[in-house]
Amino acid sequence: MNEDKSKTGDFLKVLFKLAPEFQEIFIERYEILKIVNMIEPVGRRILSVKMDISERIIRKETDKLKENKLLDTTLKGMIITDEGKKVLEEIDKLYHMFKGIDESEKILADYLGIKKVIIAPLNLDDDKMVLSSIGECASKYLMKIINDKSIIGITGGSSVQSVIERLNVKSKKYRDVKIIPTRGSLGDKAEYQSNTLAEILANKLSCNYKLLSTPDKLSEGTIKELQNEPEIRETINLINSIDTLVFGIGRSDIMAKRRGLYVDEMKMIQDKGAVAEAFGYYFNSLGEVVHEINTIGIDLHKFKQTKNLIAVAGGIEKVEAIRAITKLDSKLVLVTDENVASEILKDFRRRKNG
Amino acid sequence: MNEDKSKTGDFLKVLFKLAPEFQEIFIERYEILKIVNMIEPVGRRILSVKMDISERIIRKETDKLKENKLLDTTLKGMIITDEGKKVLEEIDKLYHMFKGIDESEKILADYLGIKKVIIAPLNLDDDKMVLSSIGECASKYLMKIINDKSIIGITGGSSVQSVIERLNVKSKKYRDVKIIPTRGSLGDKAEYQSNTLAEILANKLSCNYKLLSTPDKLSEGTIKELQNEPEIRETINLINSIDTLVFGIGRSDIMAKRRGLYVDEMKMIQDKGAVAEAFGYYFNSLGEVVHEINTIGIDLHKFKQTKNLIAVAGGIEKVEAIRAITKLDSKLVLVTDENVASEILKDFRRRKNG
DNA sequence: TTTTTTTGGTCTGGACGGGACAAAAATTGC
DNA sequence: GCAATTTTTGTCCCGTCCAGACCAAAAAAA
Repeated sequence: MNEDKSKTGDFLKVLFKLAPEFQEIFIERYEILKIVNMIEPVGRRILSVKMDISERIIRKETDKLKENKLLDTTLKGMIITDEGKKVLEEIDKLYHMFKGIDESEKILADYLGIKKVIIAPLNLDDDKMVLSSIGECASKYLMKIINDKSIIGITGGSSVQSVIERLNVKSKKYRDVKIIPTRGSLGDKAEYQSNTLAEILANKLSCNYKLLSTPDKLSEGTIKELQNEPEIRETINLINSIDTLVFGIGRSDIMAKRRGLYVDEMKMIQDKGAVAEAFGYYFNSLGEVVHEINTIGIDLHKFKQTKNLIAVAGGIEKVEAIRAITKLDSKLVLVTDENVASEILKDFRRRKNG
Repeated sequence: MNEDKSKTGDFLKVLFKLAPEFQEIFIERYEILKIVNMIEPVGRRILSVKMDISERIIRKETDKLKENKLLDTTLKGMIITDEGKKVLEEIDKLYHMFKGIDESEKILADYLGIKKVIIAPLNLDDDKMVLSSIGECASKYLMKIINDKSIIGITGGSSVQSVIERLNVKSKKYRDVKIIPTRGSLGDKAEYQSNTLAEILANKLSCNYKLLSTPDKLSEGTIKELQNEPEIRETINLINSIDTLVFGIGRSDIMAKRRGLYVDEMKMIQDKGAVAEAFGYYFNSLGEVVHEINTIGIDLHKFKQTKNLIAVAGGIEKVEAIRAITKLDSKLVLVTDENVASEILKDFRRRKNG
């Protein structure tokens, strides 16, 4: 199986040795297909800015793809044809093989000491596209591991939002699944709040969900009071029965700002060496808790008991935070992008060679 | 194993769906590499006539191949680099997969009811190149099946000559092998006579060989007399101990002319429905003997008792003759070219679909 | 209604490919 | 052994094709 794939990857490399010019075009067209598939209908101009390629080239390539019936044009923009989707699926595999993504995933999982690493394809500067690709991969993995009795916890944030958005549910067997938001409201955008995401996800799965109608940040006294409320109790019980958790990873400095911490509190957290934030905790680069937000949600103890832990995070600026989080639990599954992956791989190779 | 290969073939097809323009260039460069590897050193002009492509295009492609260090230029012409050879080996596999040659071989072997079919790559109009490719494949197969005690019989003809010429012997373990020419002199060119070929082959293998110093065509009386000669007796004994036979296939009409038959004898043979000639026999399209040349050599009885039967023949004009010969024995291994193979495959599909 | 997209058209400068030719070296013929 | 011929690589120029820029019409969105 493994040998099979690496073999094909080698064949591609040989093919490109015979014709190196084709390599970039191959990747270019793959990216076009991939992006059109993600945000169709889309026009030349938007594609050109997303890929940072001149519009004329985009035109040339899309014309070729249209000739080959992989793309179609509508009044609203270009869309991918059914055949295009089939080809894209296959090319996805080729792209993985060519870039050696499967091997990188294994090396990284081993190096980071976690269960699995999933590297989402697409190596663009456009963060939205990259995040969307991460979301697609994470959602596919999520659908693979959940069953009809799963209790799924999700946090807020754009990464998790992307997972939910890209989720493609085919069967209707998830009626008994429960979705639990593990954070309250995240301050700013409503579309990224865990409550909103839980609702959307539950709709896609046609299943039940709980809302966690508490603010993101509370005083200790309030928490104790709230914990006695019957409805909140129920939610807390549910949180403790979560078997699958999908969560985002943030840089401590940015997350602290977003949560509206006081300046001195922020400084205190920074002084303690915080680099990462996830599900209400701040961690230093060793993965140790340096600060905890008083709120209703999943706690670290429960986290470590949870069967499936899916961390979703991309963007080169989050590398430090991501590495910190990978130290939390060996059951972790990390879904990230090519850029982050190659950055960590670089580090791996540096250490290996001295 | 099989699934593995067909998978890779499919991947290639998908790749070419994404970029059909590359398909012909891929094949073009493959053919250039292949031909340079066969007849290096070689210049642009000869390549251009062999491939029936304008010299300017050859130049463009070879320049690219030189850039990629797959070809090198010398004063005598272009040669293939070591890396080029490595790449060519891999591309050979790709070409096989892309054209589905392995599957075709199996279908044909099954359809023709013989042990194995080997289809030599290269689909050119240039007969010499095609024959050379056939020779390469046949010689590789030959080296695979013989051991240090093999007794190899060979006939004359350009096909067998090509096998001998392309043979690449690496080890020195063939000292005890014996090479036996199974025909006398074939009339015209000395370089194609089985005696000459036996000598060259024996030199390559650093082994013993026998010469068969009798004319190709004899009267019955002479044969009986010769058979009493001690030296000839020995040769005949050796012929009867052959375990591997490499032989060419001819069209009966052409072979008859070459052997210098009388006009009425020729007409007689034609009237009996002869379409093929091999090792001194003429066969009709059902594979039945219609005429036999009086000579010293392998007889049909011994032929059918021989373990390894390797028929080497290419060229679309020989299809009928080849098909006749395949009916002789189910142990037969046929080495032929893409053109012949696709012609027989066409017939197979016609019968299959009604 | 205005604005923003979309696709498709067109023109231009420049690169690149293709054909003919030239020079050099090796091979062949005498 | 020398000359003629063939084969080689390399040069030059012209035509074609392609990327870039701009524009136009039309439709969706605001």
